[in-house]
Amino acid sequence: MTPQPTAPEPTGTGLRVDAELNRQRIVTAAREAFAESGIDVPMDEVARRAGVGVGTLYRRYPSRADLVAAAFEGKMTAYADAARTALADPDPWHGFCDYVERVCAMQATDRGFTTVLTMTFPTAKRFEADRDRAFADFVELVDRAKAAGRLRADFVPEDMPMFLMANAGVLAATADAAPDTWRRLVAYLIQACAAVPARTLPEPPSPREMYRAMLRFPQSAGQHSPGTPAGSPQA
Amino acid sequence: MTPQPTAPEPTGTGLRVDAELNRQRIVTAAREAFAESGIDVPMDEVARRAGVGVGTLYRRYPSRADLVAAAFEGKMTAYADAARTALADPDPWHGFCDYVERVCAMQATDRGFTTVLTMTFPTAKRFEADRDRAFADFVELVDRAKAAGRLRADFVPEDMPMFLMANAGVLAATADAAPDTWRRLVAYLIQACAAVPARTLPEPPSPREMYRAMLRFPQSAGQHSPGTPAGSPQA
DNA sequence: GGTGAAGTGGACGTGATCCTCCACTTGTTC
DNA sequence: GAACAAGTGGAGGATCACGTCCACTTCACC
Repeated sequence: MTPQPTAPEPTGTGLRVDAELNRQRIVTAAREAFAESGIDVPMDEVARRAGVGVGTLYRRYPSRADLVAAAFEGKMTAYADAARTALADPDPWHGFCDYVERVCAMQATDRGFTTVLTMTFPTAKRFEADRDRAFADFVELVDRAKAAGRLRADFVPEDMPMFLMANAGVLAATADAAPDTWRRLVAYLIQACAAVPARTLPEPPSPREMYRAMLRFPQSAGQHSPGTPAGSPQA
Repeated sequence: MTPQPTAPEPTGTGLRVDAELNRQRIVTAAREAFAESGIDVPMDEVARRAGVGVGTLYRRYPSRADLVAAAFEGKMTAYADAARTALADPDPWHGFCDYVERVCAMQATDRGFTTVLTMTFPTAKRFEADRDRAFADFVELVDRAKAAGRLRADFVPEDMPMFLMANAGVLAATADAAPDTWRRLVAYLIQACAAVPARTLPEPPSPREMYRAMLRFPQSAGQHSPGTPAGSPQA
């Protein structure tokens, strides 16, 4: 390999190679931390995971929003692609259902993305561009599904972010104790969108799981469990 | 000294009258603060509103859960009563729909209660007793609505807390920018519960409102002075 | 009024998180 | 390999919330 005297840019960022490596470490660490703990995870924690000092992190990403945008850029593109894919489905209704499920599933696998999908970041251009693209495609998907007579006529595209907010609420409460609950919510929602009823629901969470989902409040992680209320005997 | 010649007990709590007054001030302040800011509001803030010192607050309610239980005792009873009322409705399906809407509306008017309804507080006896009563009545309501052929057969009572979690998610995101959005979600959910389709949806939020709902993130992180809801850039 | 128990307030130690700042290290270039 | 710009880390000031502690105040009863 010949060190050419001009344009030493391995990745396009004008950074020194060691700095670029650190930047990548940071983004990777952020992705992991956000996925596990949500986008409110302490910046120090991200720095620690990345093996860099906080100073380095802050120089590269001055605000949390910057870091969030960088960490989820790829997922955001995948999100936009999902709408494009759904649009390619020959059956508009199937495409619609598939899309809603797929996006909600993306929320379910990443605590941070759950939140990101229900927020805008006006300063993150590319990020919001992907969101706009996804939305535009979704609008088209909605129109087609309506034209096919399968989607109720009074559905509006803004219902989708509302669904994502609802799903976020269920995920926030059940992710630990009954992690599949969201599937049932989504089935209900899709059901409600249909012009013609059908569809069976996924298995509901057990009463015990639901109890655990509702049993929050700090009190140091993983504690005792004395007498559980009626209906939820210890097995 | 336990034996006292007189029994000067104005309210049944064995407190000195001034102390009892302070206790009531605390509970009232907590109710207001929780309703506005959610149950995570700083304890100091509650004490400040009540016009007492934090020490006083902590002596009376050693943990946040204790204070929450005291603050929402009344609402919890109202919540349980709603189920009883619904059960009295001659039309089981109407009772069911009415109940779901009513409870979700209770969430919508109180940020704290929104959360409380999706949590258990095993140590707060009376509190959980009300919840159990509500649930038992709801189970009966469900059975009747199914028997009437109006509620889908695969609905399970645990779907109700799931709905509350979903509603909490929508409320958390939209309470400021599009405070009626939850009504539309609830209409969708009820729609999905029906064995026979019908019902029209409430007006959806406007695209602009939905944008504002998604526009969160601290950024202009100043202190939040009363009367200044986070301003959105795009006028 | 006097007395003691009950009650009070808020200063304070602790710990978490934010973000800045700058003395030091390292890569790059000549 | 020398010199300098680029990059680094983490100490530390600022802020915020928690929950305790105790010198002081107030009530209730005599």
